[in-house]
Amino acid sequence: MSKKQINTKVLSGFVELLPEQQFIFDCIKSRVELSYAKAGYVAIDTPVIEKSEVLFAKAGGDTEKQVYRFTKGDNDLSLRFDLTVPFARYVSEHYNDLVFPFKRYHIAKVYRGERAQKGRYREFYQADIDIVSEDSLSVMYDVDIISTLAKTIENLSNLCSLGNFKMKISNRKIWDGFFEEFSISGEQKASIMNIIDKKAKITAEVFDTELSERVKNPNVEKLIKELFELEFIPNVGVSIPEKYHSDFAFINDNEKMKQGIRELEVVMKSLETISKDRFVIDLSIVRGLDYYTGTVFETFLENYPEFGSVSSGGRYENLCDNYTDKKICGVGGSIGLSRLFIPLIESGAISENNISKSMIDVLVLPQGENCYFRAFEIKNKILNETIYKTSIIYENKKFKKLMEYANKVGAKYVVIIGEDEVANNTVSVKNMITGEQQTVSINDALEIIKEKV
RNA sequence: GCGAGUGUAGCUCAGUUGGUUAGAGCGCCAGUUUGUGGUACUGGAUGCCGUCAGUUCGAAUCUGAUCACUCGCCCCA
Repeated sequence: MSKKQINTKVLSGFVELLPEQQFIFDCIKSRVELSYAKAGYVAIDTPVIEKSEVLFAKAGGDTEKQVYRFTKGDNDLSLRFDLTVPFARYVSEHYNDLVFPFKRYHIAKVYRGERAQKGRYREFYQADIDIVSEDSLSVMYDVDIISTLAKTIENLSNLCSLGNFKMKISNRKIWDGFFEEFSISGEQKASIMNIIDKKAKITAEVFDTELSERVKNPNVEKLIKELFELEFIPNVGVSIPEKYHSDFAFINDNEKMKQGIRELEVVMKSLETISKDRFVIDLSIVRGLDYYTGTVFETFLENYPEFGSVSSGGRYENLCDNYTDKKICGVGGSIGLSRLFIPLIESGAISENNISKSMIDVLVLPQGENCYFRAFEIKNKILNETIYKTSIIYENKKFKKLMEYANKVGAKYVVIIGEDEVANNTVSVKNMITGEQQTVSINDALEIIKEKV
């Protein structure tokens, strides 16, 4: 008789929220949107599906394994795995219609077919900002990106008590110049960068053994470790401890390293005017292997180190090369909305109280079918003449049930339309928080609602 | 791609060395005189014990396979 029912559980790595949780997430999302827009970024959207050749134009081998890829007819298609690559295509496509420097934000879902785990999803939201321009882009735009993200996270932090956070900043040119100096490139360079990127996560012993295995040159190995000890002082530049002076004599002749150090200086000097301790230099931040060419940064919450980086990005120079002859360079970053907030919302760390708005402000309750028509009119009047979220239910149930419903959806006011109210041309307004109730004319009811919601 | 763990009510889980009608809390439904919610009290429903096979007189419990989920690793533009 009863047929086998299909399992309704959501796919691994995908997320569904209940209405209360979704409401919180949406509040956070629009807060981010507002913050980006306020900083002068404009919204765009791009398709979730792109031609595979577009997405893979710049990608390395490992990237492809993570992408949801399929064919439809003769088309080789893929789901976007980030928002930056589609943005590069977008800029190339609409080059003539855009005004440069172009600052855009994009908050949307992206897809990665990797094994799901804590805080890592297969479908998740990224909240991106990028600035692109033709030919060149002042390093001050790197500052614009980092400071806008910092400001946005700060806003969220106040809203949800995320606590303090630090942004770790570095510049790829320093490492690129360093490796050029010692003719280290290709796979070996990637392998060394990989272990540098992991430095913060592993013990010093593991780092040392891994590093020497990959570098295979005691002198270079020594210099890499020493490089982490250099200090960068705004207005002064790199400060090399006395004992290392002879080791780093080559820096003065290495244009790329010098440039990276200079850029890092400018970035830090600017950010210092915002906060003395929020922004720190950390040369172990290198990020992806081929993508970034200058400033790179990652963000960590002090109260939630297990989340990993919740916001990151950097400078890229050649992202549009495969789509256009124009020389377009850019800098961008994103906040991992899903990684950051889904665990907090699901664990109840962020509740509706923090957000302090309710999903329904006014609920109209007609008692029985005879009252439906009148209630419909009243509901429309409230809807049209106030800014409040107003709803109505048509249920032939005991009044007690209607009240229970109102309670469950968190209505702040209930407007009762029963036989008496219809007969007397009145409504009964009940404040669900205080329990106070009065039977008045519709206009008085509107006044009561406006005063207190 | 690799490794480990877990699948029992809507949810979170308990379930003894294999033993007869399968348990709790929360939630849900109904009531505590039918036009009043949250709190309290009373009562009730709910399960192919993930699926398939095997061992056994007998399996939620043991074995195998399979699927799903979770957590790590790899990787993370």
